[in-house]
Order: sequence, then C-alpha cells, then structure tokens
Amino acid sequence: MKLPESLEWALHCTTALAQVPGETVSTAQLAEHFDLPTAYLSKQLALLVRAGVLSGTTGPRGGFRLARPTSEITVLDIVEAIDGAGNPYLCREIRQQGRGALPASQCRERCTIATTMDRAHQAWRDSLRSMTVADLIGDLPASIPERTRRLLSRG
Amino acid sequence: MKLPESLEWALHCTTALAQVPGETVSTAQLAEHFDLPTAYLSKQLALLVRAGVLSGTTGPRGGFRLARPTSEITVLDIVEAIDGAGNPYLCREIRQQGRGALPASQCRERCTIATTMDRAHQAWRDSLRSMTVADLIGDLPASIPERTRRLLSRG
DNA sequence: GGAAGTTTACTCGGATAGGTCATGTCCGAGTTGCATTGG
DNA sequence: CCAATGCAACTCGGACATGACCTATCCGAGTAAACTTCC
Repeated sequence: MKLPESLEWALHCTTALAQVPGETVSTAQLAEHFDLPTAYLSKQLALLVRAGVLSGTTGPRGGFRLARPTSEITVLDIVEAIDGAGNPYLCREIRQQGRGALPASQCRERCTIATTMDRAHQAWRDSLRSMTVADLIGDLPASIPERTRRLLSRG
Repeated sequence: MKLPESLEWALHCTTALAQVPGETVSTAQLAEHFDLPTAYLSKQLALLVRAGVLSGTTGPRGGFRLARPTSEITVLDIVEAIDGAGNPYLCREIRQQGRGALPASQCRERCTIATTMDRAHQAWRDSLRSMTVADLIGDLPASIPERTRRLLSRG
C-alpha cells in the first residue's frame, strides 16, 4: 500500500493557498515554490478543482484559490481528491471460489474479514476528516504565513 | 492506494488454517481450496512464516499451521506480513525544497501534515490490531469449520 | 480619447513514454517421511 | 524382524515475464486580461 507522492504536493499546495487568502496563484508559481514538475503538478491541481477543493480561473493573473473556507476543507477531502475514495482492500469473494466454495446462501452477509477491513478504513477516514486546513495552518508561527504571502503574491 | 490482492488470500488462508487445529495443510491444498495460483500463493505463505504467523514444515505430510493460538494473531499481523509495516504516506519534506524552502531551524519538529497522516495510519493499525483470528472465526456458524475440516484434512 | 481587434498569459485536456511494483510462472535446492531392500 | 538405503512429496528461494499504475513530458485548444491600433 502506498499513497502517491503527489498527495504531499496537493496537501502542501492547499495549505500554501490557505496562507494567501483572496490571491490567485498559478501552477508555475506553486511548482517553483516547492520545486515540482509543473506539468504533472497541473494534473493534480485539476483533480483538486474537480473535487471542489480549489477553484481555477483562466487567463492572465489567473490561477488557483481555495473554493471554500479553510475550516470547511478537511484533509480527507484532499486525500480522496488525489487518491480516490475507494477502500484499499477489495474483497473479491474468494470464499465463493474453488473446492471450498461456500454456497450463495451462506454468503448473503458480508464476509467478516471484509467488514474488519472496512472498519479500519473508516477509522482512517474519520481521523483524516477530523483535521481541517484551518487546523493545519493554525499551529504555525505567524512568520510563516507572512513569508508565504510575500513569496506567492504577484504585485 | 491499494492493498495487494494476495492479502485477501493470506487472510482467508489463515482463517482456514485456524479451522483445522493441529493439522498441517499444504500450499497446493490451500490453492485448490480457494482456486488460487499455487506458485504465487506459496510466496505469500512464506511471508506469513517469516512474520511468525504460520510455521511451515517440509517433507511429505508437511505444510503450514498456525504458529500461535488464534487469539494471539491479530489481523494487523497478517496485513503487515503481506504489505509491510510502513506508513503509506511518505513525507519527503518538500517544505525544505524550492523557492519557498523553509530554513532547517524551522523544521526541527515534524511537519503538521505528516503528523496528521501518521495519526490516521495509527488509527487504522489500532482498528486492525483489535481484531484477532479467533474473533474472525468466532462468529461463524458451527457448520462452516466442520466443513472446512472435512475438506482440508488428509486422511 | 474610446472602441475594436490583436497579442499575451494562463488553464485545461489528451496523447505518450518510462519506472516501479504487484502478479504470475518456472525451476532447482534442500528437507523429511515413506517404501524398499538387504542382513 | 530390523536397519540402511533409495524414492517421493513437499517447502523454500531465486530468476524471469507480464501488466497496471504512478510519474513525467509535450502539445494543442480554449479563455480572459492587457495591449495595440484605428477612427
């Protein structure tokens, strides 16, 4: 199991945008700010737009900004925008295959194993949902957002 | 993020072995029981042996059995035997890269984002650790283990 | 000076390629129980 | 009848092929602001 590296990009880009309220920041700016491949980062930002986390505007002075207030964007929103919302464990019902296959009458309820994996995934999601972007930047010393604002605003 | 399909094999094979206490079951038997590729399944069972979940014996009438009582094998043990114990989110410290790189003095503590992802992973692990193989087979109607015993014991 | 047309800067989407890892197969080495053989 | 030897079944480990997905790059289409031009 592995989360895409681009998830880290998405999380940091979103928190960076949260530190520049009102402003609109382009892909190239964000790519330079974190030293990331511009074209591929663009794809990930598009995923965030598609998920309703960011909103993108075209044209000159265009770019991205948060689509919602920071307190209404959870870390889970970002994670599932990039990686998808599916359960990493996929039950293929092998209990119904092979020599030991159970009859369908015994399989009306969900397999105990799948239920266990589902519960764990829900615990993971709940933990991520309890953290918002506002929480993420709330702990930072005031000097950081100030510096980010200076570096990302185009005057 | 995706867990290997072979994890389902490992979970079902372990619970199957738990239903046949004392007996030793070969890879070929398990593969036939669930209709799985024998050679590749062998690799996964080897991982479970390496993790101390199963113990394998060579020679005729050899095969696998549980290395510990069912109540002392957690689902987490099996999952991490197959998939590894690492956090799926890997922090690469991009906050220290690019134009917006933070000075090392600001990065002595772990990044808030990484901490959040760590906590979620721990919640996931805790959930899986709270479930043992004994719990998994405890809920089954008595007819199932009986059937499994009949199918997997070689008389 | 103002309106229309042109240029520029940027996002969006698709096409494509390489790398990594899970999946799957095959084969040889080593080990152990069983059968056979010889005393 | 017993011990020693050979055979068979099985696990273990490595080598190798395939496919899916993440990473990465490039290019064209579309859009909106800014700039230029012309009346």
